[in-house]
Amino acid sequence: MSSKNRKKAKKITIKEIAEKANVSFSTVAKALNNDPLIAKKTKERIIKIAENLNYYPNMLAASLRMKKTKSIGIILNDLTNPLYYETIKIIETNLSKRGYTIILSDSNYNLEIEKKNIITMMAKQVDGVIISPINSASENIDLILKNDLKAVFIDVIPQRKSISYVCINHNTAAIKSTNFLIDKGHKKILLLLGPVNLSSSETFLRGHLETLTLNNIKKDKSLIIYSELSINGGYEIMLKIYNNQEYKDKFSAILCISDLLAMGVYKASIELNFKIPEKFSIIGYDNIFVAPYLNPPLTTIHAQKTKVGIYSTEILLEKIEKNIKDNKKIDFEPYIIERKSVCKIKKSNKKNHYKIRKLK
Amino acid sequence: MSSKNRKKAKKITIKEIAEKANVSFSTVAKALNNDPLIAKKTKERIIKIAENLNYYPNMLAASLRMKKTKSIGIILNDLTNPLYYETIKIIETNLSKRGYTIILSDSNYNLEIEKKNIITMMAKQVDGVIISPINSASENIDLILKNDLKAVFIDVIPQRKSISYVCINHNTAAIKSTNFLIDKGHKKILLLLGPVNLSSSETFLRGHLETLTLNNIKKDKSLIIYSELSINGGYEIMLKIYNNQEYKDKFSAILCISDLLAMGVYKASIELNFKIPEKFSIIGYDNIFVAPYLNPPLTTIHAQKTKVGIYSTEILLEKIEKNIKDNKKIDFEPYIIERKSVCKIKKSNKKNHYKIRKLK
DNA sequence: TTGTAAGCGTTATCAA
DNA sequence: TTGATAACGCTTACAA
Repeated sequence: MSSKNRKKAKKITIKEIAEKANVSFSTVAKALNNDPLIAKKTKERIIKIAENLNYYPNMLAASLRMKKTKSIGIILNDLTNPLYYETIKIIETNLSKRGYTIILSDSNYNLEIEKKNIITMMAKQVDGVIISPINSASENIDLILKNDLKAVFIDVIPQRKSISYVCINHNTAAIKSTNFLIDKGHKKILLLLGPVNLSSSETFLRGHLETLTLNNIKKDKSLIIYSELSINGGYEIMLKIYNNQEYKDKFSAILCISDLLAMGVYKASIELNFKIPEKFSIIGYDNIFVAPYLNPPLTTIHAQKTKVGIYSTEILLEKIEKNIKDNKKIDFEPYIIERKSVCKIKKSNKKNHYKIRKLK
Repeated sequence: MSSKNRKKAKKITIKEIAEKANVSFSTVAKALNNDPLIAKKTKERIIKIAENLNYYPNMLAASLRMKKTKSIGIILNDLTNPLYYETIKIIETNLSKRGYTIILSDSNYNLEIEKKNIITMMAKQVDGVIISPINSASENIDLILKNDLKAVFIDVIPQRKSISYVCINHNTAAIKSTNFLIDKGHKKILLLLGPVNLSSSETFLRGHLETLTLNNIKKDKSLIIYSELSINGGYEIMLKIYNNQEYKDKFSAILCISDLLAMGVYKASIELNFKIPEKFSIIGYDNIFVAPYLNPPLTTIHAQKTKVGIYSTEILLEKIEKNIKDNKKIDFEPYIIERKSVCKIKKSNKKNHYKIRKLK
């Protein structure tokens, strides 16, 4: 039998089963859906035939008819960021346990792509989405609301009322980390944020500045830097800054809004040959799985990634399956995990700092 | 206007547009699909109306009719493994550029779940799948073939003829890494594999054993350990072995089939207070993005993850869109990236080794 | 250039 | 207990 002769597997449908079983196709449908009205005998017969024919149902047809797809859209911003790993894993586990399937997409921190992704999800008739939106006030949020797309937002809190979200409180993160550095004697802090249009950058910045104010620390615009959220982003910033006279002695600590940025600083530290934390103390955000393995182990703000996954799917499934209308708003309080990348600043330095301030 | 009164957004279809435009719904369909037969004027009118109504097509219906879903199934084994993310990222980027959507699932190295995942993909009528199968000879492979599901296999090479795959050559990986260790003077190598039923464990083991034979090194079954493919897997193995008399002085290097396992060894090294590479040289596999940041930077075998993503989507799309039947078989030759986790073994040790052998 | 109608594979209502 | 039929929202061949 040559491979040319191999019979092309025709997709078998309930009609074919009906033919073989000598019943109508609607009987088959009922039998396969375990309808109690169908006689046990015929039911068993039909099921056996279906198995023999290697039948599996066309969910497209069923979904079209039932207006339920058992698919959930997941819209994230950079699949390469380990921040997402744990969240995706638990979402997949929980959803597939409940018979749902995941449609995954990546917006790349780009509002146009995010819009396209949302529209695709609607076109594919997902039962709901879990989305990490780029901007808390963008039109894309309204697009979701206007179309009654069931959604739970993660990571950033949209500026709308009737919305469910599960987030890490970035404000708390900023306050705790800034205070942590100040407590260690750092008054000159370089802040590395993500892209400007990213709402979490904004929120974090606000918390940071407020904390500086409360501690009577002068703000310095040049110490706030927006960057791509990646190792390379942090790395390139450091390359630019390190030998720049403008930044000489201007900061003793670097607060990074993502552990990836912190890793970029680590990378630069090797190339530029500066020591962490002796030269610069570093603090990250997210507590990605590698943080304890870095050299030195990274002090960072822990984000409850698994919890975000668990709660977001739970809330979404309630909306979908129990048609629950009221919105749940959950935010987790992140906390510092102290490791070895932040050191106490020496008194002498502090003095030095005051001197400089007085000289101004 | 109370929120109760908010008009529920009815999903609008071509029928509604047809009504508003005073044409038949098939005219609308053609207009929206840019059918050249439709008059420019009406076309523009219809498109405008569609936009105003905020119409987006129901792809379910279209897919059912056209027998094309523009969805691709991705079936992997542990979404928590960083190994996958570079691949997923590029697959997502390339596919979404071409109008495809990704349905993602995780088999957890479990053949039952893998089977379920494959069936779900078929039920959802994906146009094709990219799958990292657990076992190269499992029934699940046949399930795919029997149903003419368009597929490209990654990571493991199925033992079937008419199949397309894009893989890293695990045999080469094993040979190169084993030789690398031997060249550095290591003759007592502990091999940390993944789960037993995982084909890559098998392939790797074969290459390793052959290389030992070629180098006249005695094989020792107790030095081959199967483990869960995770940080914790490697960690727990080390905890068990380290203080076990049976293993005392039995190995000087650890060859890990995954960088995650290597990280587990690193974790254990801190807890048990042994030095890498002084006490044990470590070599990993995959070259995940963190490898250079570990302490010490991990010497590992580089796997071309991005290339796997690029080629697998390319091949799959050719099958789907150009209906190309012949199978492409690509395997990449992995190569060692030397960093700091392997050291040369001291002469004295070598002598010691011979002594022990003679004593046997 | 536009409209009619059949069909994709299901589910679900009603009739037999 | 089973069967006929309409419907889900779209594409497409054919008729007008």
